[in-house]
Amino acid sequence: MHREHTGRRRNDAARQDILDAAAALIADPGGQPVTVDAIAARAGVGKQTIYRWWPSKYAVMLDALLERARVDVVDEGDGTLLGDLTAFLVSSFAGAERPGGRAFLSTVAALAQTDPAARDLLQQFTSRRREALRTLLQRHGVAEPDLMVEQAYGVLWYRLLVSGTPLDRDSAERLAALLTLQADRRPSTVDQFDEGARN
Amino acid sequence: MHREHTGRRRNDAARQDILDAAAALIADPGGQPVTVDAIAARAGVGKQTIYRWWPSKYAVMLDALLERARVDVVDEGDGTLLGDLTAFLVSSFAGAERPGGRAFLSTVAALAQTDPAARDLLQQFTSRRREALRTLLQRHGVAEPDLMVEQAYGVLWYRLLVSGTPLDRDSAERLAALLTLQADRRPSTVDQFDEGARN
Amino acid sequence: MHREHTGRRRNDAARQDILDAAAALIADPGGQPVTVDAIAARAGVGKQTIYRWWPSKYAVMLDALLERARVDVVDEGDGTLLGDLTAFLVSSFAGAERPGGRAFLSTVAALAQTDPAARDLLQQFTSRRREALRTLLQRHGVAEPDLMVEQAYGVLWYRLLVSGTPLDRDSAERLAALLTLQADRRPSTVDQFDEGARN
Amino acid sequence: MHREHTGRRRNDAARQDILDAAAALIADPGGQPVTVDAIAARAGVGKQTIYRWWPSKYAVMLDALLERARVDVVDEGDGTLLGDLTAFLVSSFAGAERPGGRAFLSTVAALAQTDPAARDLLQQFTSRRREALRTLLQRHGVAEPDLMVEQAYGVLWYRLLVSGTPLDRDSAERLAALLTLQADRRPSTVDQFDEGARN
DNA sequence: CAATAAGCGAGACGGTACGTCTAGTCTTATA
DNA sequence: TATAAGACTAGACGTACCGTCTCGCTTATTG
Repeated sequence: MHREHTGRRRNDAARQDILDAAAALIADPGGQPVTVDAIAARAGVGKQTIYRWWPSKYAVMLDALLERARVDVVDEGDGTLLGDLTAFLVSSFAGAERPGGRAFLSTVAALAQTDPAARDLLQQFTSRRREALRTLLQRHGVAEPDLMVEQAYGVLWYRLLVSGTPLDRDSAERLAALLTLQADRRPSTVDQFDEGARN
Repeated sequence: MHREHTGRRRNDAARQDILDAAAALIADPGGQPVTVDAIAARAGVGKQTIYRWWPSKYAVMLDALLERARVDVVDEGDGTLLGDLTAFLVSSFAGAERPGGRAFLSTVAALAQTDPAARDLLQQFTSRRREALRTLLQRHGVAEPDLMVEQAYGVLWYRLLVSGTPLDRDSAERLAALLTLQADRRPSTVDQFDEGARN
Repeated sequence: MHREHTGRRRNDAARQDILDAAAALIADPGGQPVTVDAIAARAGVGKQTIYRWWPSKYAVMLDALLERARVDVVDEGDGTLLGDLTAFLVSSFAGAERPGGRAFLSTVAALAQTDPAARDLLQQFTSRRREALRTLLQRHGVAEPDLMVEQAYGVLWYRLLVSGTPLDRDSAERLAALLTLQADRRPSTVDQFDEGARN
Repeated sequence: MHREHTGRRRNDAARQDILDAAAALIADPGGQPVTVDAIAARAGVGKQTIYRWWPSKYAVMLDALLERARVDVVDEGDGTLLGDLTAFLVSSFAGAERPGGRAFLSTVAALAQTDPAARDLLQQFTSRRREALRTLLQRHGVAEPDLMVEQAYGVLWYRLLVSGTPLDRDSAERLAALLTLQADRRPSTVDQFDEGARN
């Protein structure tokens, strides 16, 4: 591996190599724990170059994870709530199930439980998709968009972190259908009737 | 701290002291990472006494966490789906928000991402409440009880692990209401057709 | 290599192995600088065991050097000043030229220029022989024993540290002869004349 | 600090600043080890400017030390061996005791134990004075000039590197007297008488 | 007078060693 | 004979320093 020196300017190729190495080791640690020395060695970089730019091993790992999350998924439905929601959830579930995806997301979530910086970064990179979903729901006049977002992503993270159940397409579709049921009731006359019945 | 020697029999007081020490350090690590030496010192115990009974640090931590989770919550509603679900979720949310609760649950979840034993134990102690909710839902003839369980616990864990939002009573009630909406649709003709198809 | 554990007591076998390893690496570094990791590896010891008992790499090296210096040389002459002095210097020179000796002595002297602890230890282990020589000289009624000691050891260290000249037996004998000349003159009239001239 | 650029010619002011900085840091390291970065910073110079002109840190330090040693001491006695020798040793001792002198000499000697280049340079700058002394002794017909040179410089370096004793004027005078005693005996009839007595 | 060449301050870089910390194992001494 | 005490091996962590490299600037020399 050869990399051009950039003199007194930060070497972005080295930065990228470090993040790539970290990502590769997180995705497939090969039995070994992810080590700074291992990252440095795989990136062909001195350890100090890592510590010059990141405050700790976890910061590097998070950055690597973030980098990976930047791949944006565009998902368009058919304009109905059910169609849009289904498209969104299917693509979200699929995104988490890409190769290495579970390892990445569960690692970052585990880090976030301990490291405040990790917590911030986790928030930051979840918020983008969360906002997208919220906007989608609001476009359709859903009454409790926030709680519905939490249910949707709740299922996703629950499977990732707690139950380990696969995030398959069928689940996404069924979840979309259920959430649509919640939403459909609100603006219609039926909903008002229902609410009346509930009180 | 003084503890009676029990000779050649396993000293259960020591066992309890160890779990208490671990629990205390997990609940409030005071900036320091939770260390075996710290647990041993706080429990007034030799390290070997810990390793005699638990295979690893994580096992001790998990045991301490489990101990805490054993406090069972009984929650009875008014017999309607909405009432029972609300009672269940309110008590679940409240349980997670007991002092030290967030720290416990997020710690055990973080451990589970790495340690297979932790994963098993996490499953084991989540499954009890999960089953309770499932039974509740089935008693009310809900169509997709599994997915609804995941939605409910998804919101709980999502707030614990990802967003950090508080698990307040109001959220529990609103969530119960939304989930009830999903379920209420079931007796429609489409639903019945659907159910028929499934059976 | 196998070494018995000694439980909660310091393992003296490990101590010895560490010192031996350090000594071996100092005597023949094989091109590589003497490293704590290398010492630990060669001794079959964790690094922490070194740092538990010595404050720094140099402390270990010095201790290893001291250990080596403890080999006492007994040197008896024929009872005349020349004979005793010759025996003493020949054995001292020979001692410094034992295998690894130059490396040992020059290393410790180099360390002493920087490290206060090294300075103390160097003093300590030179003082024994220095005192022996001083006693020898006083037994023969030499007038300036201290300055003669410094000349004798001066030549030894000068060759070790500055010129690199070998400390051969012939030089020791000639040096003894010269120093004897200094001493012999003392009671003579010429000396008294000389002293008078100096004042 | 401002220094004129000299364009594509070597900047001798920078050279001098580097040597001065090195000398100052050697003379008073202030607890810190002497570092290339520290030298560069104190000299207001980029590190590359140091490495462009010297092959290693030790080369810079030695150059700084040499620079300082270039101050030549002229020492003339009264033409007798005792007088000339006294003058020479007194001035040599005084030279070593100039401010910063001990730090300089002990540093260079320590370096010489490790670095071959340092060894060469140490030889080189000691040889000048050593030769001067040798010439002086030969002029007076001394029999073992080489060994006497070593005795004289041996005492000097021994005090510098090993014992730390001050190199005061009185010691120099007494050493000169002792060495004169050695020398006086050789060419005279008294010496022959003595030698006969010794055998 | 433009083009080129080299020295320079700055500081990032690869590499190596340091000294610290923790996990988990082992033995002694205590009660 | 189970326990506390704590030394032990192993190995990762984050820091320090060396010597190399390039950038962007400045000045002297060349065409």
